[in-house]
Formats: sequence, structure tokens, C-alpha cells
Amino acid sequence: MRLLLVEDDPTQRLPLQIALRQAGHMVDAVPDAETAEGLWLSKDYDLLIVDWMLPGWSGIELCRRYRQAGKGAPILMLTAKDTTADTVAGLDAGADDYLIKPVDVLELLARVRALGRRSPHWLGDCLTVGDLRLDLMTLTVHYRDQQVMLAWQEFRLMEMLMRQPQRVFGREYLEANLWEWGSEPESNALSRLVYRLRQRLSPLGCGEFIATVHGLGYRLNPSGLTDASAG
Amino acid sequence: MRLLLVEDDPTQRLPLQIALRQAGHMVDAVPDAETAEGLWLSKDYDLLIVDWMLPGWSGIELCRRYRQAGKGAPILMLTAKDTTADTVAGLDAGADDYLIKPVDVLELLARVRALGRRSPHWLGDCLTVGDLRLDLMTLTVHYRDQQVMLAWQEFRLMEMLMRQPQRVFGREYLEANLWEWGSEPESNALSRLVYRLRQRLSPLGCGEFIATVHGLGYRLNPSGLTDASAG
DNA sequence: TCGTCACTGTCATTTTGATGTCATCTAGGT
DNA sequence: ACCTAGATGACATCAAAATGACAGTGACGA
Repeated sequence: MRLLLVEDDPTQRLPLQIALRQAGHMVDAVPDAETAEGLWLSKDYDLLIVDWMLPGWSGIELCRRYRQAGKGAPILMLTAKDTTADTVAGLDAGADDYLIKPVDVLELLARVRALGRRSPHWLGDCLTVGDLRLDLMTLTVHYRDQQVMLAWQEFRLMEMLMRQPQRVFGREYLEANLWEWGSEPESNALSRLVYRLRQRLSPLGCGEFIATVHGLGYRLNPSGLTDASAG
Repeated sequence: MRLLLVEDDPTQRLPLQIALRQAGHMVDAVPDAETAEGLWLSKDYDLLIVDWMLPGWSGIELCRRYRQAGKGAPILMLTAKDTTADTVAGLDAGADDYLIKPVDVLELLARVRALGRRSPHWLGDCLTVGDLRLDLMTLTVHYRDQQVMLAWQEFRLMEMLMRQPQRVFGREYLEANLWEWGSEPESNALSRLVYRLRQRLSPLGCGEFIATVHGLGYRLNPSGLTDASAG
């Protein structure tokens, strides 16, 4: 999942970031709400994890602005033990769950998993578009009788394309959402990624799963698949 | 089986642990419920054996939290003779059986066997995936006309893979579940184990029973087997 | 009691795979 | 025809996994 972690104390932020990343998530970790807003305006997240005691905006302010931006991802608050009133206010303001600090990493991971299943992006164990099927557990693409296993990034790209099969994804959007904040590539890594994904899919037989929309970006190829919904 | 033994008195815990281990089980033995929770959140057990008189959390509290974590393994209480009310409360709270202290080791072993058969993991004397069959009594793998006997650890790994043939098992998960708490290997023992298991299986003819999912872990190879459910 | 062998963990090294970067080529669009 | 976005090739780098060599341990039989 794509997570946005907002926590001002680096000694708490870094361990959390590492643990979440090891659990297989993509984590953008920022120290304050302003930076966070800059990020959520330009990319999409599946879950926000927010320390409620922030310099600058309060957690409530953050919640409100995030929801005002029309974003629907769940928000998980990290609160101190004795701030029940704050917690309640936070839940009212649009947060979805909370965790008492100091954070139990295992519990956090469990919550992330639980919330992740609730996310609108989660469609079960498979994504299906026409004859094409993406197995989210095994990172495998199935087409007719054949299957191919993807690398991690290739899988993430494929997943994005398949979640919105008719959408044209801009290159900048893809670069922002496939790489973590601060580690965006400085070259044509996206071209490379698309190229490699196409190569890996080509043995499946169907010529062009991924179409280039010149000057705009990429999309799943509607004619490359037997898919009624693509039209 | 993978057992979690919670007992604060070392003079009782150690003999039980040894007896259970000699009976062929993998035993994580801990002195208190908090430690136990840390363990069950990160690994899976087939059975919990819990002294009902614990410092800190009561047995009931332990039960409740274990079930809240979504875990389904049976719980076996160890209670004093005169605490019938407690026992009943424990059964209400989600425990499955009880034993009166002082513990009769032979009876404990019998109960463990009995509960083990009730466990959702137990499928009879054999596990079968496609043409592959694992005999749980003799630690033997059968494929077509041939068979190989496995070492103890190789067997445990094979068993885990075959119980959930489509699942990708993370390296950390495997290390946590194949080794007892506190005796986890500090090297690439898991790589070694997989390597040796593959070598042992290779004479069976089918090329790649165990597939590596780079960066994620291992899984049973769906295409290496004649398995309808894999497609 | 000693030697052998199977099992298993550790270290060191090699191999494989994923991914980013540079340079060059190609095709689409005007 | 020209210009630019994108595709492709060659390659570097880094991490993950496989492999080889070996040592400790414990079981077993001579």
C-alpha cells in the first residue's frame, strides 16, 4: 500500500518507516502537515498515519484539509495516552482509527493490514480486466492458460493500470506514485519500467497490453484485451 | 505442532517444554502474557497452553486478546484444583479445554494430540497438492512412483508450503515459524534449508517444486505441479 | 570408546535478479 | 523535414538468493 506517515520526531518516524517498508508498503514519511499536504495533492495514498501532536497544524486541521481535498483514504491517528478528548475529536473530524503512543509496531502493522482491506482499492485477491488477471498475493499475471511472475515495481505499475483500466495515467503521476517521495528517478526509469513490463508480458501472447498515449502517458490497451468494460 | 506455552514458574515451565519438545513439537515457552502476545502477533501457533494464574493479565484477559487478534488455535488452560468458577469463565472466554495442576505430563501430551487433530491444519495422514503427496507420519514425499524421506526441518518447511499452496511465505515468517523463539538462526540457514530441500526433491524428477519470489519469499511452484487449483 | 554419518548452522563467495543511468535510435506529430 | 516523446540497448550498481566449504552435534554401530 501507499502510506503517508506524518510524524515530527525523527527518532520515532524512522523506525516506523522502516518497519512499514519491510512489511511491503511504500512509505512517504514527512515531519509536518504542510509537507504532507503538498504530497497528498500530487499523489494518492491508501492510508495516512498521523501523529496527533504536530507542530503547526493540529491533527484535526490536517484531517479537515485532507477531507476537503476530496481524499477518501483512511486516517490513523497516533495519540498520547491521556488525550481521550482529542481522540474523540479526531474521530469526529474524519479520522478512522487511533493508536496510543508509544506505538506498538506489530499492532500498527495489524491495523494497517486491517484498514488496507477496507480501502476502496482492495478488491480481493485478484484484479481482473477481460481475460487478464493479476494475482495480488503472488505478483503473478495470468492470461488464458499462461502466467508470468512480475518484479515488485512491474507489479505495482500493472496494479495501477488495472485498477482503472480506462484511465490514461500521466508520466508524472506514475513517477510520483510508483516511487517514494525523495527517491524519484532522475532519468527515464519509467520508460524502462514500462519496457520491461511489456517484455515480461509479451510471452503471454497478446501483443500490446500496455498502450502508449503519446504526449499524455500510458493506459491499459482496450483492444489488446477481450474486455467489454474497456469500451 | 507449533505450541505456545505460557507459564510463569520456571520449575514447571521447563519440564513441560522439554517433554513437549521430545514429543516432536516446536515449543515457544514464555513466562508472561505480554511476551506471549508479542509472539502470537508475529507467528502462528497450533495450540496455546496457558497457566491460568499469571502475573499481570489473567488467563481470561489473555484469551480475549488472543481471540481479538483473530487467532483461532485452541487454548488449553492449566488451573488449580479449586477454581471451578475460573475454569468455567475461561471456557466462556474462548478456551477449549483445561487440565488441573499439578500437570500429569502424559495426560497433557494426550490432550495435545487430541486437540491437534481437531486443529484446522490437520488433514489426516497426508497432505496432497496435485501429484505431490506428503506423508505426515513418515516424513516422506511421494511424487508419481517415487518417494523421498525428509529431515525434520525440511519436512516442516514442506508442510507449511503445502498447507497453503498458493501463498507466498515471507522469509521472516518462515524463520519465525520454523525455529523456536530465541533460537532463530543468525545466518542464511533458511536459504540453506530451501537449498537442501530442493536437492532432496530433485531426484523426484519434477524440476522446481519450490519457487523463489524474489524479495518476498518462497512458495510452492504452481506450474511445477499438476494442480488444478493453481490455474 | 571410537569412528562414521546424517543433520544443521555459519561463513565466504558466486550467481542471479531488479532497477537506475547514459546514450542512441525511432516514430508521431506538426 | 524537424522536433520531441518515447523505445531500446549497453551497462553499472545494489541487494537477494544460491552455493560451496566446513564445523559442531548427536545418534548409532563396531
